Amino acid sequence: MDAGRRAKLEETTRYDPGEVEGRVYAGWWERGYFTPEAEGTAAENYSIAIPPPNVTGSLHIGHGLNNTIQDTLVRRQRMAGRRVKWIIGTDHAGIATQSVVEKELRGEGVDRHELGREGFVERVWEWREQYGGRIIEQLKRLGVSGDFANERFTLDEGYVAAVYRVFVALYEKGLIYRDNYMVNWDPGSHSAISDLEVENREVEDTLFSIAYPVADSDRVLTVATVRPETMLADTAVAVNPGDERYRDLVGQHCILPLVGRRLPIIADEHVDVGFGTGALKITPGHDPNDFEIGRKHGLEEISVIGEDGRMNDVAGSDYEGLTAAEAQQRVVADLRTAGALSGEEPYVHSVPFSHRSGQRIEPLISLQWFCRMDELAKPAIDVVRDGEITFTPERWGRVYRDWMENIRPWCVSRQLWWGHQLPVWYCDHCETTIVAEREPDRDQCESCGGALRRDEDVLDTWFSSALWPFAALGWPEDTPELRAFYPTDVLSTARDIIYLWVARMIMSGIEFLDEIPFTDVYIHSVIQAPDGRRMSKSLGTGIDPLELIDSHGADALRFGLLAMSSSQDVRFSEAKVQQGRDLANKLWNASRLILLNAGDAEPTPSTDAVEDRWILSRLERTVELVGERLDAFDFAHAALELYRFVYSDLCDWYLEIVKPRLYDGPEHGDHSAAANLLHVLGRTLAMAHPLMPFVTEEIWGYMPGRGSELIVAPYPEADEARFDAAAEAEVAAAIELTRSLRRWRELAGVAPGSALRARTGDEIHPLVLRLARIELDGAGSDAAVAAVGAIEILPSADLDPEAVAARIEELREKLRGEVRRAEGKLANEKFVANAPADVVDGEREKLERYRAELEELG
RNA sequence: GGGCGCGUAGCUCAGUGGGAGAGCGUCCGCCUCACACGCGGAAGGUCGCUGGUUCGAAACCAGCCGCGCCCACCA
Repeated sequence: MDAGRRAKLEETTRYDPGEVEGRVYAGWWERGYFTPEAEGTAAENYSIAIPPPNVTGSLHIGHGLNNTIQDTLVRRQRMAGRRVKWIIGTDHAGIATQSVVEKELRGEGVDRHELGREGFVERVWEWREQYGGRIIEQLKRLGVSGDFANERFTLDEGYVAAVYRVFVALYEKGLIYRDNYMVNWDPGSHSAISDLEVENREVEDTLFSIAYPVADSDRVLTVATVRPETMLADTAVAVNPGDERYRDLVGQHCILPLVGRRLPIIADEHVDVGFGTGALKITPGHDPNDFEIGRKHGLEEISVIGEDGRMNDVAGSDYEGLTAAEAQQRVVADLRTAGALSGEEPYVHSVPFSHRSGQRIEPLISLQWFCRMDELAKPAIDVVRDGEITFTPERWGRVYRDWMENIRPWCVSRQLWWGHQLPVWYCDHCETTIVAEREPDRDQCESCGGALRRDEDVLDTWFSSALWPFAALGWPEDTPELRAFYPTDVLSTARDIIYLWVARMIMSGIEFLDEIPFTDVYIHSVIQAPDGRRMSKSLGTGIDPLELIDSHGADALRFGLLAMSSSQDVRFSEAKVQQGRDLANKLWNASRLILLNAGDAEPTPSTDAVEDRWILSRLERTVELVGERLDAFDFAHAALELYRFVYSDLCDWYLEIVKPRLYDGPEHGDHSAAANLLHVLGRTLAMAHPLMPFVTEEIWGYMPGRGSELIVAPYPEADEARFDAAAEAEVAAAIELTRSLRRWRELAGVAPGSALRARTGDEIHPLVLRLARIELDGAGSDAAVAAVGAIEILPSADLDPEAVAARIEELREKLRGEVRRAEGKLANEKFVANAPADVVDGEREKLERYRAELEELG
C-alpha cells in the first residue's frame, strides 16, 4: 500500500458510498466484466433475462428489490467462474408509451391524428431516444452488472422479426385467428384489452327492474339490470329451465319496451332462480355472459354502443349520439313514462375496469385477433408438474397450474399505433387475408389484382414480451448468444405478472425452441408502504430508491431490500436499509483496523491459537450457510447471517480478542494474527460481494495479494476441513463466561473502568480476563463475595455490597426456577418414557448443572 | 362463490414439535488508541381466540375472529 492510499485509509473513518460507487462501477464497466464471451453451452454458462422495464418507467422499490436479487445471483455465479450473461433491455410498453407521448402532444395542442400514424410513431421513437434510457441509467446506480453493451428493445429490428415469425407460425398452425367476439373494450386507451388487463372493483350502482310484457298475454316478465341502456340491444329473456313459474312461457315471446321488438323467452341453466324474479334479460352485444348464452342459443347479436362509447344508430334516433351514461338516464326516464320501470334500488357489485386507463370496461363485440391457448398450455403445465421448472415459493406453481388449466383465448390485437403492427394484409376486393413475415412485394393482390391494405392494429405488448428470453438473444437467427445462453437459469419477478408474462414465456419457449426458457421462477415479495398500503406514486406512498441510494448508499439499499424480503409481502422498513449502511461502515472500519496494522503480512490462515481456529470455523460455517440460503433464494437469511458474522463473530469477539496480538505481535516476529485477519477479511469480502458489491470491491482494492478485482475473484466455497467443533465450544464457553461477568459487574454496580479482583482454580482464557476486566489476585485468603462460573469474585472497594447481595439472590432465584422446571419434566413418567433419549439425557444434565451452580452460590 | 397468505416484544419481521429470537426503538453506562453509522448492559411477549392431537404445541389438526391478495359470468 503506498503512502497516499494509506493516508486515505487512515483518515476515512466513515465509509463514503457517494465517493466510491461511481468510480468503482466505471472500473467494472471499462474492463468489460458485464459482457461475457458467447461461447460454451447454456448448461455450463449462467444467464438471466431481466424483466424488461417499460421505457416509460422509472426505478421504483420493486425494481430495486428484483434487480438486487438478480444481481446477487449473477455476481455469485460470475465469481464462481461461469460465463454469465444478464440480458438487459426495455419493453416498448404499447399503451403506456403511447399515452405518454399523446399527453406530451396534447400539451402542444396537437392530436396524434393530425400527425398521422407515421408521424406519430416517429415522434414516439424520438421520445424514446431522449427519455427511454432513464431507467437503464438508474439500474446502473444500483450496481446492476448486466450486459448493457448488448441492450435490447422489444421493437428492435431483429426483435420485430421474431415477433412476426411467431405470429405467422401460430396463424399457420391455426392457433391465431380473427373473430367477431366479445372483448373488453377500454374507452380510455380506445382499444380492446385482454382479460388479464381487467381488474374488478366493487361499485355501487342502481339495480333497475323493468317489466317486459309477454306477447299475447297479460303477464309480464320483470327483469333486473344495472345497465338499462343496454336493453335497446336485448334479443331474448332467459329463465331457468327448472323454474316452475315460467315453464309455460319458454318458447313464447315478450315485447321489449321502448323498442317493441319481439324477444324469445328461452331457458338456460345460467339463470339463477333465486336472483330477483328469476328472469334475465339477454344482451349478447354488451354483456359477456349474455354473449355466451346468445351464441349457445343462436341469438341475434345487436350492438347499440360503439367503440367511441356513444350510442350508435341502431339504438334509435332518440338515443344516437348520447354517451352510455346519458343514454341510461334517458332510457330510465322513458321507461318511467311508459310505466315499465317497476323498481330501483342501490346495488353493490363488482365491475370491470381497465388496468391501463382506469376506465370502466365497455364489453363490446368486436372484430379482433385471438390466440387459442389450450394447446400451448398443455406442455407448459407438464414441465411445472414434472419439476423441470420450479417455482419458489412453491405455492405459485399451483397458482400457475390452476390458471393454465382453465386458460382462455387471448385477444392479441390492440387499436394503437405504437407497437408491432400486425403482419396482416387484406384484399378488400376478393376478401383474401395474407399473413406473412414480410410485407408482400407488390401492393396488389396476387389473385385479383386488388389493392392490399395492411391491418391497422398492433399486437398486445405481452405478445412480444413472451419471446424475451430467446428473442433478446437474437432468435430466430441462430446466434452464438442463443446457443450459449438459452435456456436461461432463473427468472425473478413479482407475482402480478405470472400469467401475463411468465406463463407465456414458458409456452412460447417450449413451442418455438422446444426448450423451457428457465429452470427456476423466483417470485419475490411485494414491498408495501410502511403503513401497509400499496406503494404508489398516486397514493403518495412511493419511496424512491434513488433517494435511498443518495442518502445511504447502494449497498445499504441492496442489503436492506434483501434483508426485508421474504416469502410473503412485507412493509418497507428504512431501518433495514440503515442496517445495511451500518454493515458497510462496519466492514470498512474493521478493514481499516486490519489493513493498517497488517504490516507485511500476507493473507494466511493461522491455527496457532484457539481463537484463530474458532474464527476460521465460524467463517466457513457462515460461508456454507450463506451459500445454502442463496441457493434456496432465501436472501433475507443470507443477508442477516452475513451481518451477524461480521458484527458478532468477527468484530465484537475476534477482533477484540486478537488486538493485543495484532498490535504487539510484530515486535516479537509474530504476524499470525494479521495474516489470519487478512485471510478472514478476504473471504468475508468475497462472500459479501454479491450482496454489497461496492464497499467490498473498494476494500478489496487495499488487500495485499489480491489476484484480480473482486467482481471476478473466486467465490468462497465452505472449507469443511476448517470446521472445528472443539474450538467453537471452547471459545463459546469463554464468551459466555465473559458475558456473565460483564452482566454481573453491571448489576453489582462496578465502574466500567475498574478491574475486578478475582481468583480461580480453573484455567481461564485470557480473553475473558481482559474483556471482562478481571484481575486474578493469586490465592488470597479473602472470602469470595460471589462466584461467576469458575471465577470467585473477591471483595474490593468498588463493590456495592447490597447490589452484590441482590444480584446473587437474583441468580439463585433464576437457578431455582430452572431446577424446578427440569425436575418437573423428569418427574413426568410419560416424558421419560416417550421422549427421545437424548432429550431426556439433556434434561438430566441441565438439572445437575443447575443444582451444582446453586450449590456454589450457597 | 372458490383459492392463497398473514396475525409472535412498542415497530418491522425471523422462528414450523423439546428451555420465546433479530434489527430498530426504549432505558442505563461508556467519546475504551477500527467504527458514536460505535461499545457494554438491561427492560419488554397470556406467540389472535377456542377446542383437539401429543409425554411435550408459537409450531400439527379443526372451528372461530381480524387483515391482505388472487381467481370467478348471479343480472
